[in-house]
Amino acid sequence: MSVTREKILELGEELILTKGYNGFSYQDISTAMGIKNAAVHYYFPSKETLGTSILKTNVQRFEEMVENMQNRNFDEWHQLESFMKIYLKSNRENKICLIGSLGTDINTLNDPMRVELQKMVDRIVSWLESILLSGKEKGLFEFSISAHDQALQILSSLIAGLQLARILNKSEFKNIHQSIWEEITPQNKK
Amino acid sequence: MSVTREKILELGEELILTKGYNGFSYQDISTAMGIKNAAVHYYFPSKETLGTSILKTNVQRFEEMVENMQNRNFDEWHQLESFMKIYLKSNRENKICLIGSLGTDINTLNDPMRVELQKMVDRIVSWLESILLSGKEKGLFEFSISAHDQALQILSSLIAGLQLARILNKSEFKNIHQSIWEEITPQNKK
DNA sequence: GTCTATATTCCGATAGAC
DNA sequence: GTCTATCGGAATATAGAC
Repeated sequence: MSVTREKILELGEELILTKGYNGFSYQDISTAMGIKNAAVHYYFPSKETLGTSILKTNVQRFEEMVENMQNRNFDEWHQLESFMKIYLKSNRENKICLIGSLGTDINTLNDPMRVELQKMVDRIVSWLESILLSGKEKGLFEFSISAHDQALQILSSLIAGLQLARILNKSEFKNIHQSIWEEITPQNKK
Repeated sequence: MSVTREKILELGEELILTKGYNGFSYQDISTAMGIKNAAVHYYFPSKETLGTSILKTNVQRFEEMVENMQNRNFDEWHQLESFMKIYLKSNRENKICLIGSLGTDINTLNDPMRVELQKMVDRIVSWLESILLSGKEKGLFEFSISAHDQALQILSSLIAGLQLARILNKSEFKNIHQSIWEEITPQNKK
């Protein structure tokens, strides 16, 4: 796969996370790369094909991470920690996440992008749910609501945590991150 | 104040919550009102003056709600409930909230809008914090983290809850709403 | 296959009509 | 004071050069 294409995907993702899907243009990408905006159209005919590709790349990256963690026999606690580290990194870079960013613009996206976004969120929620459930059975986590609801709760905190931190103060995110652990860490381990 | 101006403010807010700040144009507003887009510029010279006015209107609405609840001697539980009802209504209307929507676009906003957004979030967080603190002292709420962190936690759940519900399924929001109460309701009241 | 010159549409905004 | 005709520029996208 061409290096130009890779670079466009990378820049496009970064722009979605910093300026929002409707807040950036092909010009932003082409200027950063020293080419004309139409060159971007060669690789991604429409903005929506670019958006869809970015989403698919992210789902793939997520699946690779999950597979990798299973191969290394990460326990549920470390799997959750690894997932949260993605958000800690985004916070350091003053970015929000794809879900929060594209969630705002969802009514302006075409069907393929919307479907891909739904698939991504679905996949993450069900993975979180399964991690929480088996982790709870092992005594690694403790919570009283359903694993599904707890998954939604954690994901919400992470998504909006990044948004709030960017509005208020970058450092607020570590409080949110901390609170998530407080919430699901068993009493005897506190 | 002119009724046209009021209507523009109303439509503008609705568009921010449904299509995002960078996802709507003055054309969207003027078409819905049966006027030319330039007529909107008469009331709000730039899109940013409109955005700033929408934010200020919202802060004012919030202050009025708080004042009203204090006048009626709402206890902390009912105050929090009233606040959450705003989000339940937004969910029914398939909208997200101003914080989540403008949080995505923050890097594309001008200073006045950014400042106003910060002020709004600041105000809501500190109000939530104070409600949680005094409610806890009365035994209406129970939580182990700081009131500030608990406020961030609740606000995050509400903000991203709306976003997730719109992506996945409208009805998921009631689970998130329920989980928030589960988290802070005293044991003896469950 | 890769990219540029160019077209088209739409956006935010101004000058001026009523 | 209220709104319309119109502009300059930016956005997405196509046709065609290398």
